[in-house]
Amino acid sequence: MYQAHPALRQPVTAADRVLLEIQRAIVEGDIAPGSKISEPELARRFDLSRAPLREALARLERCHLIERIPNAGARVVRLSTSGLLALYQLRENLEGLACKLAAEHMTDAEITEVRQLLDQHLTSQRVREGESYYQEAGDLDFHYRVILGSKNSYLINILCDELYYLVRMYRVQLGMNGPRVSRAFDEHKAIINAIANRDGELADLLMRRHIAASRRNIEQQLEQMGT
Amino acid sequence: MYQAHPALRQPVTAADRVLLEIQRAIVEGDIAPGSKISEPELARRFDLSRAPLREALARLERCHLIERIPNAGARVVRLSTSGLLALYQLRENLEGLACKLAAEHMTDAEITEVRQLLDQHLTSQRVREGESYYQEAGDLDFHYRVILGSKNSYLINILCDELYYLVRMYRVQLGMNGPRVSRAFDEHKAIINAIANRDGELADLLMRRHIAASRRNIEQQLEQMGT
DNA sequence: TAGGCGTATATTGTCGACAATCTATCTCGC
DNA sequence: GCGAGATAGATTGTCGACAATATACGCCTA
Repeated sequence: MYQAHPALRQPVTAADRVLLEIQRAIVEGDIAPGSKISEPELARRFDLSRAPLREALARLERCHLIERIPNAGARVVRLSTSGLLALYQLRENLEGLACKLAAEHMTDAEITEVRQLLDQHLTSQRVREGESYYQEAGDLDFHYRVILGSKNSYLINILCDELYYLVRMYRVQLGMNGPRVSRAFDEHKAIINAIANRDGELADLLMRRHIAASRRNIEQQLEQMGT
Repeated sequence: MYQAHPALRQPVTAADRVLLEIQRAIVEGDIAPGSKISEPELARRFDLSRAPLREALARLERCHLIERIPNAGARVVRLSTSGLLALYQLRENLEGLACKLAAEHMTDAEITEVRQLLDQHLTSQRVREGESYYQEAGDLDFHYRVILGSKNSYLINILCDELYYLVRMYRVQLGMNGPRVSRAFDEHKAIINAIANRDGELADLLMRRHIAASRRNIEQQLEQMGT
């Protein structure tokens, strides 16, 4: 029987559910960056025992949303310029690779779906003009789809399970809105076109540039906030 | 205070220790690929409760040595050609990137250390001629050092914590010995030279080729075994 | 008054038992 | 005889309590 990829498997256990809740809370800033994680407190707050909670914390550490020190507890990760640089350095390479592989392995049907997704984005973007294009989450996200299209399970695991939420945290907490919104959309269009043309080299290049531009954008916002 | 990277942090908790033991057992084949993991059995075998054992299993899943299905248990990963291809596709990119970054960020002292390490390998290799060059593990490993030299914590985490053991499992269980041994050594030399010359682009290229060659080598062995 | 030390408190790590879920076997019906 | 359903067994997920460790406070000394 086919086993769905962990990233898109729906939660079945209590640990799964509380993981999703805490993940959302951290990504959206409900639990402040740098704040200490108290196991007893969270256990009370979500009304379960510490066993499934610790399971969830282990997975949160895996996706870099918290940092644990043995016998000393866990803290929510802090956002920093150096962290962002390191993260985006990786993304440029990995998502570039994902594009290259997607150009080889995505089916025509999957490509069509992504195009429909982009059209959908365009609509909702025009309707709510000021709203951030980046807010779309989960498998509505363009990047998400392309990554899955690479069909490389290790790559998918790293990007969708381990780095994805931290990327979203940077996006959300630094409020990704502004002039880049419409340009990012055009870049997405160009990337899926390259994939549709089975031009992996170009898709790779375009994605790297796209992410580099996105990085510079967030970087600016960080500098403005920092000073 | 300085916090050592998780990868080289020494085990302090019971879960840490049993993790290392099971990791070794799986990598070296003492626990057969594809075999079912029984929590009660392992708990008895290592003389501890299921709580720290499950913690260890969570981390084993993280480094792709076991696969878990909720409410249904865990199995040791199986080695396959497709899995190897996917894994090495990633490694080519990631370790290439690591080389590029290492050329930028490694200190002269660190480069000297790696060179001494290679000389050491040469000695022990010539002494025990038939023995596999690849058997060296942990921070004795050339790749390990270069990756740490990239100074990118996310990259280090992925390569040293999450993919490293699976790579070793392929190496060990397919018995990496043969004519490639001495050639791999020369390739390592060329890579550290490029890094010493601060030629990131060349180091990247050489590492990609090195891993591609290594992949083809293992691939051949897999085919021979499979047929 | 500042700094180091020892105790008190709180938190994390570990344990054994119970509940929920899945797997395998047996029985029954077609 | 073969397949579907029910039941028994085993395994995983969860719970509450205990032990080991780290943090915080107060005290003593220089």
